Order: sequence, then C-alpha cells, then structure tokens
Amino acid sequence: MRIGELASAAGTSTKTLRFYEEQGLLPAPDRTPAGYRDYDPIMLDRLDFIRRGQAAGLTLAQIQQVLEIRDGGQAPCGHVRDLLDQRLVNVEDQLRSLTALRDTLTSLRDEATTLHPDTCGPHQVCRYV
Amino acid sequence: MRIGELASAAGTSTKTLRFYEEQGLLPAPDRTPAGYRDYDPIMLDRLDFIRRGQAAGLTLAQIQQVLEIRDGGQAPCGHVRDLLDQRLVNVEDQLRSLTALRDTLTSLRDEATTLHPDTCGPHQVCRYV
DNA sequence: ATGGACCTTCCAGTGCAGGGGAAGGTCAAG
DNA sequence: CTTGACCTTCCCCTGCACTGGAAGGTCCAT
Repeated sequence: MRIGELASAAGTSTKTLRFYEEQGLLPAPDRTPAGYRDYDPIMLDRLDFIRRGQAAGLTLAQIQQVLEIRDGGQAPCGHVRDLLDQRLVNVEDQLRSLTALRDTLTSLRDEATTLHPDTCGPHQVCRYV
Repeated sequence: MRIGELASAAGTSTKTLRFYEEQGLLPAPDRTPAGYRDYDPIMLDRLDFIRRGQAAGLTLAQIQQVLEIRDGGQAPCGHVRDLLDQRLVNVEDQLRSLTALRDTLTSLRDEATTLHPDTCGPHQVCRYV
C-alpha cells in the first residue's frame, strides 16, 4: 500500500504517518523502485493500536515504548497495565481540579447574574472575577 | 517598585512580568534614568486579577481583552460574564469526556488484572488496549 | 575598584501532535 | 505529451504560557 492509501484506510493523513515513522511508532517501510513508501497492510492494526492508546489518553511517547517492547518480542502487558494505572491516577486528579473549577465558575456566574454591574469598586477590574 | 520587587510581591517571576507587558496585559511602566522599569504598586491588583482570571480557566488573551475594556473606561462585566459562561460550557464538555476516559481506563485495567498476559493474539500488540 | 545583586535586550527552546507549503520526482490516463 | 494526482525531502509554523541563557549596563557595599 502506498502512504495515501494507508492514511485514508486508517482515517489519518500522510503527514501523520511520516511523523509517526520519524517518532519511531511505525517502522521504516519498504520502498518502491521510485522511492515511494510501500506498506504492509498489517500496519493498519498497528495504527489501530496507536489510536486506541491515544483514546486511553496515552502520549505517543508512551505508545512508542509499548510498541518497542512488543517489537522486541516481549509481551508489553505489564508495562501497559502500569501506564494505564498511572494514567488513571492522573485522570482522577484532572477530574478533581476540573470539578472544583466548575464549581468556582458556577458560583462566579451566579453572582454575576444577581449583582449590579455598577457596584464595581474603583480599583477592581471587575467584581465578577 | 522595580520589577524584581513586584514579581516577588505578586509571587511570580520577572520573566513573566516582561512577558505580560509584551502581551499587553501590563502597561509599559515608567523607567528610571537608568532604564529600569518602575512600577506603581497598584499593578499588584492587576496581577491579582490576572491570577484570578487564570484560576477561572481563562486564557491570557481573554484576560487581556477584559483589561483592555476596563482600561478603555468601560465596565467589562458583561463581557466577563460571557467569558465565564463559555468557559463553563467548555469545562462541562471536558468533564464529560474525562469521565468517559476514566470509565474506559477503569474497565481496561480491570481486564488487565483478571486476564492472562499470554493470551495476547499473534497480530495484537497487547490485549489490554 | 571590585564583587554581587539587580537590571536591560534579544534569541531560542519547552511539550504535544501534528499542519503548511515549497521544490521537485513519478505514474497513469487522455 | 501533457495534465493531474500522487509521492519525496526539507524546513518552518501552530497554541499556550512561559523559561533559559547570553551579553552587557547599573547600583550599593566593602
């Protein structure tokens, strides 16, 4: 498969595929005599894995590590589980702070709808924030 | 006040203050004969406002708009309320997708603890993701 | 007069995941 | 034989909020 084919089959762009190759997520493919990249369709599975990893909130660098372990012939399951655990802790932190932010915003906006604008003090920028 | 004084009083860095000036969040201050920035202590209020805006999840560009309105002599309250509303919608979106991500991660990790690593299929990278 | 703490400007880089576009090569159809 | 779609490498740009560092000027105490 040429790069454009693979890209559209995977629902991504040729730019992204070249970028993944550069980052070590995709192995350098064979080339046609003209120098075109010539991919094994099995790369679709790899791209799917990358997408699922991203959907789980992993960075490309983390996904690359997993792929490297797998390419080295080992089962990356333990490492993947650790990454998922870390990510879960992380997401729970983000959820906590985002919830706090939502509460702050809600109460600021409630004040903003019940108070008068012209009560802003002289050295305040705005009483709403 | 010199820049270092203002920075430590505001709990930030001189780099940040120069950056804020460049971005239009702080007005260009007077200069001493030697060319040092000489700030009015009232800028502490302005820096506090900036921090509260950031705590509400506004970008520096949005805060700069609010300051510009206020510097133009108008009460920015209406604009601020709109920004807070927008931000609230945005935060609720983020909360929804982050919650979905947490659920995904939780169930992936549950599978990861109950299944055997060696059940990975031949063309799978890892059955956990 | 000299050391150190402070200040100035300017340039460049960080992390993340790509996107934009130039300059040129290749291939199949009309 | 030319057009258009595709491909190649190359380098720079995006957003966000800074941060680091170089090269040089200033101020105060010793």
